Parts: sequence; structure tokens; C-alpha cells
Amino acid sequence: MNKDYFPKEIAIYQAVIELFEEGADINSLTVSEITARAGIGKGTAYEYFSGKEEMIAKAFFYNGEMFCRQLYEGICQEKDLYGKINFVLLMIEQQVSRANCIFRLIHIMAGNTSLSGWIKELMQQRKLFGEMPAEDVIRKVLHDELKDRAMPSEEKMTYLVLSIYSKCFCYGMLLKEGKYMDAEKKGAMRELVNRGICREIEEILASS
Amino acid sequence: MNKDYFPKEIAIYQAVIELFEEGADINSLTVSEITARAGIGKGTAYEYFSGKEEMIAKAFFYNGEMFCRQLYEGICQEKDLYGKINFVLLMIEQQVSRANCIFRLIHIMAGNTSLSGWIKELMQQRKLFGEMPAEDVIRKVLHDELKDRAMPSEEKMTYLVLSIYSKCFCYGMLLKEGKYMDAEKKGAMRELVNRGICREIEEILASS
Amino acid sequence: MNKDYFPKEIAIYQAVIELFEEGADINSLTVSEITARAGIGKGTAYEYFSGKEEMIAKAFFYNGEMFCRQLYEGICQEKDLYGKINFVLLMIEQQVSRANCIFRLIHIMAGNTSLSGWIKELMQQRKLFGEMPAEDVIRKVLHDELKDRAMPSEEKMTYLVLSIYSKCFCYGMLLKEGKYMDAEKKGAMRELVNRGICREIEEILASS
Amino acid sequence: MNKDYFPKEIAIYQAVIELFEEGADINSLTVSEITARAGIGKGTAYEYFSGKEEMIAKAFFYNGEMFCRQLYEGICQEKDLYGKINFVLLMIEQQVSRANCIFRLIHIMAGNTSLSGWIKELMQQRKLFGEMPAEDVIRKVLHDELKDRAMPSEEKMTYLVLSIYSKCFCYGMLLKEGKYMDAEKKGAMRELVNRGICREIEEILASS
DNA sequence: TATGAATGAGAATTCATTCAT
DNA sequence: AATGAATGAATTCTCATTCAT
Repeated sequence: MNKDYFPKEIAIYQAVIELFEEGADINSLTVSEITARAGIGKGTAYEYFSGKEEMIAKAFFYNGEMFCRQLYEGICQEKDLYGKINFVLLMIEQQVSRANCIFRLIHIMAGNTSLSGWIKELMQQRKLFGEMPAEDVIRKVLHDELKDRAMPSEEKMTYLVLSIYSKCFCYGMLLKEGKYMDAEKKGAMRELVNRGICREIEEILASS
Repeated sequence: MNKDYFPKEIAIYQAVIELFEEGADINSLTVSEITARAGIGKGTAYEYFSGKEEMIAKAFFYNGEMFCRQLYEGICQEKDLYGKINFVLLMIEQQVSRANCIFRLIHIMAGNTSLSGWIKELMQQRKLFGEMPAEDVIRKVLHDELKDRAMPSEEKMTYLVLSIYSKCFCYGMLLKEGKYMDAEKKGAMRELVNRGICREIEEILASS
Repeated sequence: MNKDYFPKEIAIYQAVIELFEEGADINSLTVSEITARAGIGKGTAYEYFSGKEEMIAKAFFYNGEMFCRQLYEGICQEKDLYGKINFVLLMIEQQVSRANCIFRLIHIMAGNTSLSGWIKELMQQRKLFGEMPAEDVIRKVLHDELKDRAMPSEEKMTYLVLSIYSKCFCYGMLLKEGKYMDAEKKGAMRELVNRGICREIEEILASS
Repeated sequence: MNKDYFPKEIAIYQAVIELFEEGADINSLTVSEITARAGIGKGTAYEYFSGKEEMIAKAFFYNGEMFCRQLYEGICQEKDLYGKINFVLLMIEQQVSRANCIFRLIHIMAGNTSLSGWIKELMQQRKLFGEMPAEDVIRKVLHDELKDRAMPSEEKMTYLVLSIYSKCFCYGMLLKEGKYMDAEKKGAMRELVNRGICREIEEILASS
């Protein structure tokens, strides 16, 4: 499950993420910058990657993996659904205020950057290894949660997953817009979103 | 309200959108490609724009504006809330199957491409002229819809907009994933989403 | 003798000189700049000149002509040799402090800019019309001055012209270096140079 | 004293000088031409220089340095003043008939090309390292020559240096004009100039 | 294995010149 | 005659990738 990473490989990943967090624009990231930051020679990077594109795509993927793992572990600690969702929203808040890399990962995937080709390919490969992209985390949690209740149809399940996903995502966007930055209001909004998600789940379950 | 566009300016915008719809990657769009497609000389583009970045950013903005205008006008034709929402979802279907430019616009804005700088700047300027980004369309429709009922608090209003927005977004993502492509299933899903939105609005209003 | 200039032609000449005096670099002068400054349309310039090169070269030539004419007329007012030379040195001072266009003209001619090709061609043509480049002014003055004394050999005459020319040039360079800027010292130096020139003339005449 | 030059740096310098000697116009020299002639890749030039301007300016400076060094060494071989000056004039003849790069260097400096900015900056830096521009060579030779005689005032010294300088310079210009190309006449003129310079030095010394 | 100097294809941009109005 | 919008050839410079050490 835990793919082995070479140290220099990780150095590259971290360099990319760091530069990105510092506000660099994906398109103008250069191999020189990346390798310089990673503290390795420019040529060395080509021992591990076929090109710039792969470096960046894999870096984001690596980052996403780490995020999702952390997310899943955190969720498992929480007892009830409300707590779980709250944890997710708090993680999002943290991401937004820090660097919002997964956010951007999502965007890159949706747009058709040449990067997104790479990322989609990675997606396919990794699925086999049991890794968990954000969407899968939600699905898994729902499964665990509902395992002793009537499971809704696959169709409704897909809708539910995406609905939750998009609410979380939109919550992140709301935060990005800079509104509700003071803790109190942020808390209130988080609760509204959380209750909305819970209600939706209940409704879907009820309708099954 | 209706900014005057120079013919060559529009030619550029359309060229960018066309190329994008044909699957081009934003970053690798070249000025040569754009102007060739627009049917004008390379130099001419520089009479109207300060550089490539501006061309692309404004093209997306132009496209977004057109979409939102069309959206708002269509919504106004519809009598009831269900009809209005249905219209929005149909527009999304159309976009997704065609080119999903606004979808990508959203993503570009969330990421930090150098483009997004431009776009944000444009946003500020245009707000003054009463243009309407997607979010504002939703807010405006809600306002019109609720004007003779008790208006919820600003906070709840924001949440409601976010929630509707996210549901629409979610619907688009569902379509993008390629599931529900046959008309029947698509219709069923559309109804599911629509009812979900209506219910949510009712609940918020009831709780006020 | 007095070639007729079209008003727009002169406008171009003056625009070039002005821009040059303001410190513009010859090579980066653009036609747009020149015509904008001249207050005429870009296309109009091409009614009078075959291209940018011609505009600039002729502008300098025009400027040089004006300078030489002014120089010659001033010299003719003066009675004795000392006075004449003094007048030349004063004109140089003025040029240096203002814009030193002829100075640069000389340099352009010595270097092989594509401009210099033009200028040399102009030189040939104008000679026929009796115009007077700096060197010729000196020669002419010497001729006038010496007409009732024994004329030295052509060789010595050439050397004499060269020698005087170089002293004037040298004086200009001294001023350019920014030393001797206060009036008193400038006056002293001017006298030093003047006496040097007079002595040299006397010596050559004596040796003949 | 002898700055280290990278081989590719020198290749660039020589390429620039060669092209110039072949009659190329400074302004229309392109980076492609230069690097092609230098036998290196276009990109490589940018590893050593910040841009075209720097390449050309430094090339001339390099050339000037070489010339001055050669000049100074040659002068030191000569015993008496007349011999020294003769050597200078012969070097000038050689330069003029070959390529007259330093001549043009001087002109570039006097005009306000964007190159001249660079060159002036280089001047400042190099002075510190004891390099010798043409003017300094003259001054140094005079110092050596006069060390056991009464040294004239700094003011007169400056005048003397510039006067000699401008005579040499004008001699070069005379040759450039293509007169006196046959050896005999050239020799006669050279002697005239030489004697003129010697006389001037004597006079200044006598007047001190 | 690691490196970084060298490379050159390719991109953005400029600007002299033309020509329809 | 006067104009300036349109043009595209030409130029500078960047940067992913290679390869000799």
C-alpha cells in the first residue's frame, strides 16, 4: 500500500509544494527552480521523472494522498457523523488558510491542463493500490457509517457523495473569498454547512 | 451596461474560447494560434491587448459574462422556482456537453495561475458596471423570488446561495463523470437535484 | 543654395533632434515616436522619406547645416583671427551644454552605423550645392584669412585644418568631461586653446 | 590585473569584433549572428551575459583593453618621445586600415547609444583594477617622460593629454577619409602631426 | 549515480512599412 | 495629401532536456 519513495523523489515533491504554497504559478514553475529548491542537480531530476510535467503532477498527487490519509485517519477518530463532518470542514479551513494545494489539485483536474492528463493517469494506477482520493474518502466514510442501515442505491450513493463533496468544496471557496474570517462567524457557517450535509444524508436514507 | 467591444477584440475572444473548447490546454495556447484562428495578424492583437495573458483572461471573462446574461434572461422567462432551477440545470448540461468553459473559469479563479490575477482585477472593475457572475445570478434570483416573503438573515442567505451553487456545481460534476448520459437518467437526476434545492430553500425560509 | 524644405519635413527633423537632445538612443528611436512628436500621421512621414533611416540621417544633416551656417555667419562678423576662433569655441560651448548634436554627428559618421552610409551619401550630394560641413568652414575661413599672404602647400593646409579641428574637438571633449565648468576657468581654458591655434597657424605660415 | 575570461566569453568577444570588422552595423548585429560566428549555441551566450547589449559593449571593451595594452607595451620599447608618438600613429594607421574598432568605441562612448551606458559602467569598474583606456596611456607616457623635468599643473596636464589625444584621433579620421593613402604622403603627414605634438609638449613645458 | 554547462526549438513581442479610407 | 489600423518578418530571450564528465 505504501509505495516506496526515493529520498530525492520526495525532495522534488516537497520543493514543488513549497514553491506552490509560496504563491508560484504552476505554469511558470521551472525545473531549475524546483531542483534548486530540492537541493539536487537539474539532471538528477530526470533520473526519477520523465519530465517537468511528471514532477509537478506527481507532487500534487503525493500531496493529495497525504491529505486524504490524514483526513481519513482523523475521521476515524470521531465517533458520530456530525463530528466526522466537522473534522472535514476544519481540515478544509486549515488548508485554505495555509496553502490550499488539494483545492488546486481539484481545479487542475477539472480544467484541461496538460497536467490533468497525467493526474488522471495516476488516478487510474493508484486506485489499484487502494489509495484514496478525496471523493473515495467520503464514500468510504459513508459506507462505514451506514453499514448497519439500509444502503441506498448506487445511483443515490453517487449523488450523495458528490453532493457532500461539493458542499465541502463550496465551503472552502467561501472561505477563500475572505468572508467569515473571524472565528465566531466561521463557526456559525461551519455549523450551517454541517447540519445541511447531515440533513441531506438523512433524507436520502429516509427516501430509500 | 453593455460595454462596447471592438470587432477584432471579439474575434480574439472567440478564437480563445473555440480553441479551448477543442481541448487546448490554457498554458500552451500561443498567440500565433489565437490570432491565426481569429483571422487577424499577430501584431494586431497587441493593438488591443497588452499581452497574451490579457487576451486569455478577458476571453474567459467575456464568455462568463455572456453565459451569466443568458442565464439570467432565461431564468426571468420562467414563472416558478422549479422552472427557474430547471433552466439553470439545463444550461449546465449544455455547457458540460459543449465546452464547460465557465466550469473551468471557476477553477482558474480558485487556482493561482497568473491568469487568475487578471481575472480578479476584471471582476472588481466589472462589478461596478452591474455585470453578474454566476454567484450573483443566484443571489439575485433568490431576492426576486423571496421579495414578498420574510427575508432570511444575511448569513443564511449566503449559506443558501453557497448551497444552491454547490448543488449546481455537483450536478455538473456528475455529468462530467460521464454517468447518466442517457436522457432518461439525466432527467431523473435533474429532478432529484432540483427537488433538493427547492426543499433546502423552503427549509431555510421556514426556519427564519 | 537654400534648399526648400516642406513644413512637415522640418517638423520631422525637429522632432528627431528634440528626442535626441532629450537623451533618446538613436537606434531605439521609433517612427511612431518621431511622427507623434512631429504632430503628423505615421503614414505621412513616408510621403517625404523612404524610411526611418532617411528621416534620422537627414535630420542630423539638417541640424549640421544649420550649425555650420550659423558658425560661418558668426565668424564673418568677427574682425580678427582671435575673435573668429573665439566665436567657434563659444559655439562649441553652447552645443556641448545644450545637446551636442554635431558632436554626435561626427561620431556617427566615424562609426559604421547604417546611418553613416546615408550621411556620407548626403555629403557627396550637398557638396555640389555648396553646403559646408564643419571641416569646410575651417578651411574656408583660413582661405579668407590668408588670401593676401603666402598660401601654404595643400598638404600643410590639410594638416592645419586637421590641427585646428582637433583642437576645437579637444576643447569640446574637455567641456564634456565636466571639468572647467565655472565661467572663469572655462574662459582661461578657452584662451589657452585659442592661443594654441593662433600660434600653430603662425608657425605654419612662417615655415612656408 | 589580468581578469580571467571564460573561453566562451572570449569566443563571443571575438565574434562581435570579427563581424564588426567585416563591416556589420552595430545596431543590426543579432544574437543569432554572434553566437553562430562564435560557434556556440544561442542559449549559451545568455549563460555569460544578461543580454545582447552586454555582449557587444563588453566585446568592445575587451578589444579596447587589448589595444591599449599593446599600445603601452609598444611605447615602452621606444626610447625617445618622437619614437613613442610615431609608434602611436603607426598603430592608428594599422587600426584604421584594418578595422578601427577602438575608433568606434570612442564614438559609441560619445554618442548616447544604450551601449554607451554599459561602457561607461565598465569604465568605472575597470579603473579600479588599473586597466588603461587610451587617455590613460597618454597620461602615463607623459608622466614617465617628464618625471625628471618640472611637471606642469594638473590643469595644463589635462589639456595636454586631450590635445595629444585629439590630434591622434583626427589623424585617424584623416586617414579614414581615404586621403593620403599612398605610403609616402602618409609618412609626410605622420611626421607633421608628430612634430606638432612634440612642439606642443615643449611649449607647455616651457610655459610652466 | 549525480551533475550542470550547453543547447536550440519555440514563444512573446516589437515596429517599419503598407494601403484602404 | 494625410492618416493610422493592420500586418508579419525578424529579434530577443527562455527553459526543458541532454550528455560528457
